[in-house]
Amino acid sequence: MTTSIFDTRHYKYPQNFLEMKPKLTRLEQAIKKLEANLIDTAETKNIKLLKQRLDSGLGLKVDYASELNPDQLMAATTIDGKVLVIAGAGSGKTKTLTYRTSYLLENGVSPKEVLLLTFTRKAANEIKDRAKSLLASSLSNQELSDEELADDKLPTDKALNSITSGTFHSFCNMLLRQYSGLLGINPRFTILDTGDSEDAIDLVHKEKKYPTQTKTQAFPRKKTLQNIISTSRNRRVPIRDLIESSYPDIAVHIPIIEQLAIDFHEYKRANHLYDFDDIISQVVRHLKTNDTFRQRLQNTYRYVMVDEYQDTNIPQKQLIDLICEPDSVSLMVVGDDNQSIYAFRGANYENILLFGETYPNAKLIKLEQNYRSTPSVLNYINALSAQITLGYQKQLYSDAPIAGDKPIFRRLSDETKEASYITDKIVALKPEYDYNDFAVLCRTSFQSNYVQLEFMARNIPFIVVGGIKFIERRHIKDVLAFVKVLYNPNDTIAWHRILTLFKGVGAVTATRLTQAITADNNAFESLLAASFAKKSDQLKPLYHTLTKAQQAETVEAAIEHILEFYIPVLKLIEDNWRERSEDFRVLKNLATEHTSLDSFLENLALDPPNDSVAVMESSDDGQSNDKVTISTIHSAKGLEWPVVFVNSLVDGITPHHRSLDDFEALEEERKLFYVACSRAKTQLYLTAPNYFSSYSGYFDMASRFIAELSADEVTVETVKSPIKKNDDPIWW
DNA sequence: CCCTACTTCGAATCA
DNA sequence: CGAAGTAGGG
Repeated sequence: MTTSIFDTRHYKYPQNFLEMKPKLTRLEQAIKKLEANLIDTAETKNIKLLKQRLDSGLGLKVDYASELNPDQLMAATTIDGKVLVIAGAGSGKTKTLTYRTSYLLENGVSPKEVLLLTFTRKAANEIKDRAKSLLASSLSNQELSDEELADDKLPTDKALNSITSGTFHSFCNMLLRQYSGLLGINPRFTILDTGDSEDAIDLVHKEKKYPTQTKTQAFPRKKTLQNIISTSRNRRVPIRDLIESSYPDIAVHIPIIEQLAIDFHEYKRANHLYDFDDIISQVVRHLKTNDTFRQRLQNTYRYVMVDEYQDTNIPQKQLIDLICEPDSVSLMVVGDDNQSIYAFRGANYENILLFGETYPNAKLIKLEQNYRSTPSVLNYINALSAQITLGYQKQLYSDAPIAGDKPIFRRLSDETKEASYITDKIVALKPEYDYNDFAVLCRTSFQSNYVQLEFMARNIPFIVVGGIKFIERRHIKDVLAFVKVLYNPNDTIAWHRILTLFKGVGAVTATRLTQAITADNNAFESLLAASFAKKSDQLKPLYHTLTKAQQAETVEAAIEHILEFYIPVLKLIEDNWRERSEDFRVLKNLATEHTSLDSFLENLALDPPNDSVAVMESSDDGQSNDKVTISTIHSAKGLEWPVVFVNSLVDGITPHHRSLDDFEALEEERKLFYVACSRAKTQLYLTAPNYFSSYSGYFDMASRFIAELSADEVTVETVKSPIKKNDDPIWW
């Protein structure tokens, strides 16, 4: 029994643990049940099983046995039934999925039967690309010429391209369009991003003129409304319950919000608009009610793989379950319950824990060999992992011969000192490393400010991950609105956006115009109608622009026409229109990659350029690419660096003060810290200022996540006592 | 419909 | 405390 570094009795732990008990018991039972079905590759019968599989696959091109460790091999070669793979941090998860994909194909599975679902398109492409090169390189003994390789003529290339792989959203989007006939829907719909949804909610709210609400409590903002409606759907919690538990102060408005949610939904259906939630939920609805559709999918996708399963929400789980319902459909979900950090956007960590309950015959495989971190770092993150209350048993291990340095915890007098400590370390280590090898991970983006300042002052090149996305910039959204009405003249949200650009046109006129257009069979001509003659100076040019853009040969040309019209408008509304216009170059560049409006719009919605504006610009100007990464912990998931700094380890920031009195929220914070630390390959520095103060309060205790561990795992370089002296009896 | 005074609300982010 | 967004009068 090791003692913790600091006295943890000084921390107030959530009091709602007892209420949680029934839920936790159920989860524990499901975990236990699945643990009983663990395929332990150390057992003799499983060694035999693996050997058998390999012997029967002697003709295979890829040498699976020598490329994979036994657990990875077991995961890659288990092709039937329902399987959960717990893939610890740095355990070669992507590699395993890659090899499994190739193993399936080599075993005669038709690529059309394979469905691979991920959360980002990047992940989907990576697995596909790596499987391609894997199969291609193993074919090299067949003496293929470079040309043949380049021409995509390889049979394996073709095969892999007919695998269905992508994000949940892109898969469902494809289904809605491809099966539109069977489902009785219009395939020509537009996708609303979160901002568009907010606008739409606002619009519906204004149009419906609900009975006047009490003046005592203001009606919530559109952003809050969107959040409530979306959360209600993704967590399948009725609006009433959600508001009563999470937004108690707006409880008076519950009936109106409930009505608004319904009206918003009808509005979207009437105008062929789908928000991100609809794309998945509508497919789930059809799967539940349309037997032909469900059977069609069940017969098509016989081998389903899901990546990052711990991040799935309820509709996503339902989608998977509906497709994989027959025993004959093979399902392998891969994930790490220690890394479920997205509850705030609807992810349901219970999905991965209840897998054994959902599928009573499911098998469990664990990848515990770590290829990323030194034994010392591993030792630390294993200790963190042990603090997580609920989850599958796991112990990461490494073959690395050298233990490496223990993580270091250091407290500094304030945030400036904290930033300069980090900078000093980077300067000291730089001779051995590139800047690319360093990352500073922060709980909130605000926590990176001092670090950025210090880096600037000392000429350390860096990039900040996160921030405003290219696609979210106002002028980009404006231009896209024009493109959207070209594609779907029913896109009332886009119309509204365009029309309110004009002086003297507000919500009212815009709505009237939009109605006139949709009523007139979506003809742009209605812009010229006599009833709007007063605005004709503005509307005529708009009409001509849209008509010209519609006839344009390419997407890029259409955008050119739009810009001709839009840039003068932009000049009137934004002072910095010149800088902003720079972004249009980027937009046009993106457009050249697409031949049709729908593929252009679809791609921007489902696969937006992920970089912040700063990144997109700096990648253009030929600057060196060797930079320190400053990122939020959330954005760092899945990545790794040799040297990682985690800052602001003050109780109230990490864990965040808003999670301190909720058991589940605090557990998620713990997992977040686990994600941060498990990014490190060789050096891990943990830092905290002595205090942090803002509107939200004054915090001066070291993070409980540091305090809970023993000095066996971490070197404490603390200057000041980490804990404020507290002589109160502990039971007070 | 626009502008200003005032209230409100604070984290993280993918599609 | 400060930014962002709302309400309400002009």
